[in-house]
Amino acid sequence: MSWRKEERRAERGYHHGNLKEALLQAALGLIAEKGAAGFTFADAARMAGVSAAAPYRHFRDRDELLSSIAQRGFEQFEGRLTAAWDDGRPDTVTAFERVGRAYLAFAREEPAFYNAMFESGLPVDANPALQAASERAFNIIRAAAERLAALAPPGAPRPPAMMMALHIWSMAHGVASLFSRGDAARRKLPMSPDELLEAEVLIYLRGLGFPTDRRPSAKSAEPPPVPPEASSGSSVPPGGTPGGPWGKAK
Amino acid sequence: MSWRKEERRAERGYHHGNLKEALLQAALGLIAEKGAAGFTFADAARMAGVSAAAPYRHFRDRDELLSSIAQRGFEQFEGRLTAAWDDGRPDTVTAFERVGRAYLAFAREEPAFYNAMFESGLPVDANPALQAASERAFNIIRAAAERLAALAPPGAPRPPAMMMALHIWSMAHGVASLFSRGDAARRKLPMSPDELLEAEVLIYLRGLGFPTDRRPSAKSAEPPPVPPEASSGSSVPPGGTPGGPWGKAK
DNA sequence: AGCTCATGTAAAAGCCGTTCACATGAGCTG
DNA sequence: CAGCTCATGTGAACGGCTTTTACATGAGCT
Repeated sequence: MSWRKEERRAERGYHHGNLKEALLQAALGLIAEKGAAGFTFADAARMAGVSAAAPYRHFRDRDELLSSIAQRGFEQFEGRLTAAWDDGRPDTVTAFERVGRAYLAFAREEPAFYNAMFESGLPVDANPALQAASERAFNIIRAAAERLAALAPPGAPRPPAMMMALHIWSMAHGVASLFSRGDAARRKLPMSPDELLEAEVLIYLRGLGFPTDRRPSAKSAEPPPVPPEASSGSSVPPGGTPGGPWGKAK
Repeated sequence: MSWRKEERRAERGYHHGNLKEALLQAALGLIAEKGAAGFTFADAARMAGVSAAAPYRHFRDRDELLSSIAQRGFEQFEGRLTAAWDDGRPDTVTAFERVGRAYLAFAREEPAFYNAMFESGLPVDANPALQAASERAFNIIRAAAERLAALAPPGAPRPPAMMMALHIWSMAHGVASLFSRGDAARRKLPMSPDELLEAEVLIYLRGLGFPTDRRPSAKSAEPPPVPPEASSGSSVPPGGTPGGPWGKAK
């Protein structure tokens, strides 16, 4: 039966027993280290303890391995965004910002996935499954934006949810890509990438007319997760929390 | 003299005569076609009509060629941004948006440069010259943000210019990277990347309290018209966008 | 005319991706 | 249990790429 197989193969043997998974894990590690461009099919095989030809029993070629990783990445990504959105609880704005932070957290904590997904140069739309997975992930942001758009203050024109979603996505990706990873992360920033993105989103939402100051009196039951100084009593002039969304900037 | 050399070498001869430049041009074409990852040192040599070893007389290795291209790219980029900024004429907001469009135009029109600069995985901060060139380009955005920040409406807290610059950069890079190039450009968008970025920046600026509204009617968080700028005097430039920043969204 | 050095070439080593013929052995069948 | 079969792994080989090394060429100077 299969569990006995696992035991034996885990040690050694002609047949690996779980090569496909081992290769994916090895590749994930290598990509995290050296980037998708630097990752080598042969290296992954070596790491799994098999010959260089063995991987071809499980992947048509190097690109298919990369695509598999991207696919998994989009699925995990979707899961993380879904959890962060939490169907808009406790309030739409808070949940929305949580999604932004989840985006960055994913890019930071799963650099290999993020790399394969967005920076490997994979032809995403050439692979229907991959494209679908990508779309499912984006749809979380889209759905969140739709809920947010529905809250547009009376009198103000309601922004198209799709546009909002694209804007948020571009901000998150821009921050992740420029400041949150790799060498670029070493740029001297006046604030952390997380704070940078949070401020950016807050300012953007304010530009759309949304109330973004989350005081207890507002609809949020949640204390501001990041700024410690924001807990002080505040007389908020129309247009900002004390110090604004950039309270921490130097 | 040298012009005779040019003439002769352009035809044929043991010595190429201008190999370094020819290699750079060849690489530029190859990168535009197949991306920085797909670009091959040997291919560039072949395209220049020399042996595979010849490029090593002009570049330490493949990475140095890539760095050279990135370096040039940053210089051209800086030039374009500088021209677009035009020292803030005719007014700061208009010029600021022009910089955003110039950013996208560069990414679109010079995909090879953009690729080498931002998507090749080059260790930018390992190369001082490259890092300096990158910083000079960013400083254009920074300077523009500084001018803009100085216009902060009275009453509203003045946003840190550095933060604004980073925000704008992340938006521009996000849009360029996700929607403006390669396969991702084929995503069905409700508007062009240029319009997307323009709306994004406008909404952002409005969130900071800047008067970005170019139509006479209502808006959400806009304070009274801002004092005229020092030289131009026009805070509401012509070329209005009816329907708000997303007037063109479908 | 002759020297010299930058610039080119050919050849070779080492790595990678990929293919192919062949080996192994896990699980089924009788 | 004997034997079959097919998924899975191996080794060898091909071509391509990067990089190094010894050698060739000829442009410009003296």
